[in-house]
Amino acid sequence: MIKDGKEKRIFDAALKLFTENGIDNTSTASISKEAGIAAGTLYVYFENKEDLINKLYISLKEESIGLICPDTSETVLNYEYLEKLWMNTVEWGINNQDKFRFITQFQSSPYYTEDVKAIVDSYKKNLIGLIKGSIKNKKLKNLPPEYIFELILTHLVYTVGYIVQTKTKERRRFFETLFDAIKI
Amino acid sequence: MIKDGKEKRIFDAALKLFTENGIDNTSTASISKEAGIAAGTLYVYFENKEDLINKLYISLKEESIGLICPDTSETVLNYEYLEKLWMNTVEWGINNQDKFRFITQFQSSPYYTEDVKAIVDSYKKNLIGLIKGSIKNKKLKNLPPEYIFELILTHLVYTVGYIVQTKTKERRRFFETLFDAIKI
Amino acid sequence: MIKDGKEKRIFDAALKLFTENGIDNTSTASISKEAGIAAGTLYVYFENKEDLINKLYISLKEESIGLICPDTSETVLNYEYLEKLWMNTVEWGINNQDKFRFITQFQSSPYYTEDVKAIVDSYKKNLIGLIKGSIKNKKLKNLPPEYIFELILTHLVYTVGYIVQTKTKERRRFFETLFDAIKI
Amino acid sequence: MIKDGKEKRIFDAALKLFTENGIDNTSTASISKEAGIAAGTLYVYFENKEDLINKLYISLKEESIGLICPDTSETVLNYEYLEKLWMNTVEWGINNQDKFRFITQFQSSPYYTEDVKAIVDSYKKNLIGLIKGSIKNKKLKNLPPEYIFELILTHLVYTVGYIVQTKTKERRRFFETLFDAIKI
DNA sequence: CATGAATGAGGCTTCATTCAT
DNA sequence: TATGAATGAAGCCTCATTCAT
Repeated sequence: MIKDGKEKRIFDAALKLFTENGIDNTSTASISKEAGIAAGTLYVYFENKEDLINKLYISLKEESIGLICPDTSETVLNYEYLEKLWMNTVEWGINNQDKFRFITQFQSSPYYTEDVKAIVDSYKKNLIGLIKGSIKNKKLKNLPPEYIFELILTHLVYTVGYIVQTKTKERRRFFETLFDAIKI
Repeated sequence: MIKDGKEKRIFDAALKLFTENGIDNTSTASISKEAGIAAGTLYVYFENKEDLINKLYISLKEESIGLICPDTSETVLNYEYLEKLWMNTVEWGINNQDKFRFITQFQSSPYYTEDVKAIVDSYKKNLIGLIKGSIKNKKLKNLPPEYIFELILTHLVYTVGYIVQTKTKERRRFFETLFDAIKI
Repeated sequence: MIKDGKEKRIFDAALKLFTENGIDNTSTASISKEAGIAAGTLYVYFENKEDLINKLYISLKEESIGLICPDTSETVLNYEYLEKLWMNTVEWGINNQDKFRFITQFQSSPYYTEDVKAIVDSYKKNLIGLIKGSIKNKKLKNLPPEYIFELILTHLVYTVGYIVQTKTKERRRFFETLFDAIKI
Repeated sequence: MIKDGKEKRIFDAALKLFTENGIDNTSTASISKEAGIAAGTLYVYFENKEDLINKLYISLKEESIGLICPDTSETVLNYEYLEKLWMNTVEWGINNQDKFRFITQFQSSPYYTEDVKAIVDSYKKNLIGLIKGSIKNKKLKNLPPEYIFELILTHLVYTVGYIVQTKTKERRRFFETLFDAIKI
């Protein structure tokens, strides 16, 4: 879905201000101003503020989850493959801190409704499938696949936050805490 | 710090409404109403809305972190001891979901300032000390103690969320994912 | 229902501006200003603009319809009695033109919903009862009582408008057109 | 004045939406949409919203008043002739309820300015002339001709409303209330 | 301490109108 | 003629906070 110039500018402005000041402390007027458009123009592209928030979340979630939940021909989540996915996502997270922070903020806000969850749920399928395969093959612990899935995501988010904060170069040993947690 | 009746009722009302509707979608008027007091009375007990939010967070963080970061004479975080702390905290979280959810919401909001972090940081000392000891004793991986500390907390929050959502009776095997992640 | 000073001032201001500029061309801000209160104070007394509009209409309708639909021990609507009611109402209308005009405006606006009609309908009972009695007694034409009722009201509104516009002193002969229309 | 296709579609759309939602709750954008044209195209045919409203009113008033105020060689308004005009107008009103309702709405709105009144006044001449003649001939009461004229119109509007609402088949006896009101 | 009416700044959104295409 | 994205003024309403009682 290629964004027209103005829609993208609104997304960029919203993301910047949401992470700086919080979603609810960001006025639509300030978003418009930051995007360099008139107040009313925002409503040409989005139904209302909530629509903008939701669409921004969905678009970022799409972007981020595409890295950790790829279309793949692999059937098993071994150390090397998961590490590759994980590293890609961590690097992306480090280079897109505000996107990461917005996702976190959104998910613990009242905007995170069942409707939005349902839309985003579909993105998970690939990785969940891999996890199921790996459990069958005795590569991963026999835990609910959704538990493992969310554990991976949570661990990712947390680790990115830690790396950003401490500016550490460490990667592999952080990944190992994840893999040790779930491997058999 | 024993709370007088009215201050407690304000806390309870705020917690309920904050988790239901989000902090910024909760008016001080609605908190007062839920607490059964007049609008102005809230300002007898708290300087302003932010003061209420902060004090609520600190009080809940105190309560929750006391479970996982106890005063103790132990020096090492072995399987049994960490499991005990973890289980206590998980049970508390399950029985105090809204407190857990508010803490999460607060920590990804703009109210989570350096000032608040500094106050809460002091609570961590006990557990950080134990972690350091365990690393020296080769019981835990040689990772930054703060990384391990936050990993424990994050894993806890996430696991409580999962248990609440799925109503599963499982506990030990979730704990094992944590211990396997950090043990040598 | 005795009005507190501020509620009355809001009613007065709204009535004045509604008849001057139309309901939808009157901002709540201008009403507040005219009433000498702050913008937000209006919402202490009324839920929203529509609530104010409806309550104003109902209160005026109560006032006006009380004149033409009195509590009475009469059982028949003869010339003298109807003339007395009619004259009272006409004089009131002449002295309260804006109230009359607002009622007309309201009734041909989208604010005139079934809910509002239902509330106001109850006021009609007395006069409808008299009309029914008069039809039985062969004093009035055998038409649907509601038709006669609305004919009386419509004729009143129209006549008041005419008198106000032309400043004529004529009364009785206008009344006779009404009575001739409905008498046997 | 034969309307080009698009102007007519705008009139139809406006009439529909004005009667459904009220003039001021109808946006020009919604009119354009309903008419199947672009937002800007409306301004090719009308100077602005008020111009559209006024022209719509004038065109409908022309249409309706033509029925009750015909070009005629008659000189007196006797029972049969007035009944014929009245019946025609009532049937038209029943078949064009929204036109009737719009006219009413317009006339109690701030759009009903002296300018518009002046334009429409000219249409009245024929009927006013007939009324004057009938007064001279002692067929109608010696009242101001304008009073009788407006009484006829008001009675018409009201009766059409009543018929539409109650779906009654009655006609003649309603007409008689009008004729009895004004005849000598 | 407690009250709750009053405030007014500020937020979200609508919409008549324009203009470059 | 016809288009429809863009504008920005203006409207409705909320709400944290104050203060006289």
